[in-house]
Amino acid sequence: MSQTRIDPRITRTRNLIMDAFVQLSMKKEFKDITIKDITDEATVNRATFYSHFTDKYQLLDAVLTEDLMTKIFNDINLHDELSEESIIKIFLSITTFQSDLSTQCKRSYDAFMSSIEAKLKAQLEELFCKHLIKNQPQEDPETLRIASVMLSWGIYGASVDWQHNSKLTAEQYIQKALPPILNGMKLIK
Amino acid sequence: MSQTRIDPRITRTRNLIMDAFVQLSMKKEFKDITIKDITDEATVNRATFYSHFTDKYQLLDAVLTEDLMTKIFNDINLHDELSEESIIKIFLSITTFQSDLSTQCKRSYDAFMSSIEAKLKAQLEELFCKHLIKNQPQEDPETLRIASVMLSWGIYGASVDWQHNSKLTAEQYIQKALPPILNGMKLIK
DNA sequence: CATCATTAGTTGTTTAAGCAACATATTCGC
DNA sequence: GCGAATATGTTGCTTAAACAACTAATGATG
Repeated sequence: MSQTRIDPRITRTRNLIMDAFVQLSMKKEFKDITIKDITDEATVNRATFYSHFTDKYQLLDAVLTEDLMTKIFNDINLHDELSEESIIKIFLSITTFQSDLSTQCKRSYDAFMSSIEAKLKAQLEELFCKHLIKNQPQEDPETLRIASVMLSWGIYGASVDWQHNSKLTAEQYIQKALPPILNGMKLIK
Repeated sequence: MSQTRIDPRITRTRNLIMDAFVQLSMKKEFKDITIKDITDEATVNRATFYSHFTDKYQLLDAVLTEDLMTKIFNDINLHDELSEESIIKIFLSITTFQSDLSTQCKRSYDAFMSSIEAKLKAQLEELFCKHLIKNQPQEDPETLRIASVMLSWGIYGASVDWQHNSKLTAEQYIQKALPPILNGMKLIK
């Protein structure tokens, strides 16, 4: 993975800062969290913060991609097959991720939902694309990429719809949503 | 407390090393734990270990005094009065400490029990002495110190006796042991 | 017993983090 | 609005930790 060995001090303080930020996010709103708050919580010098992140927005960015979103995809990347089961897993991961976010963090994070959405979809797209290319190497790559785009938007859209409009449980919802997804993937096959 | 501000890096890596050692103690015997095991677990460079401790014996020493024993005395030092209640608390703390040690650590720690015993008694003595001097400043200090020695040995001896010879619970045992202790302190008053 | 391997310490050099001081920039109370 | 306090970046210097390379010691294996 990482070709050039990373100094353990770097990952350590980076994690300290990110963990401190996650902790503070549970207590305060994003706008009320200062750099000093973060570095105090992390027991790291304030100047050191700036050798890792330019500002707290970039930190939020890193936390979202590295810390929270990897939790979603860690389970899934292991499975080589994009089975019905893994689709279900992905959907449930997204919904729990979203509810985690709303309980763990304070209000002001609504402002970042669009950024989070974009990141999530990008990750989903990459995941789908990787699997499609692996299973259908003869197919035109651009075709597969476009299919991945639609699948990622579709499944994410479903999670948003579930959150806002549905009375079903997430498990029930995904059962109803499965056919179009699987058919969509079949079309490509 | 600490007059000269301590570099946070020092306490951080020191804690990393000590925590790693405690973790390993639950899995391995002391004799089987290498410096490399410790530093790997702590994600600290092996050379760094030696700028904190000369060897693993000194580390064990530090862990026992700073890490484990402070847990015992933290609750108690808050109370200014050496009441019946706090005596009971001390006794129960000692017994739970001893059983924690035997469950958390592997066999080979028997070899260090004498050292642990000495440390515990020294701490107890200091605790008693501090309280006696505070409450009876007119009394000869050496008299109070000797009383502290006897109290610490007595109460520790009781815990050893409880462990080996008694069928009572620790709570029942200390109830029976209380009169001599309290009388001993009264003699001084 | 010799050999190979692992561990224990040590040392010199490089790098990341701590620290203090500084110049903006925001925010807050009046 | 204005001044004081607080937050934000930045910089030069110091120190702790990482790293690599080495010797010595302990230990296992044939």
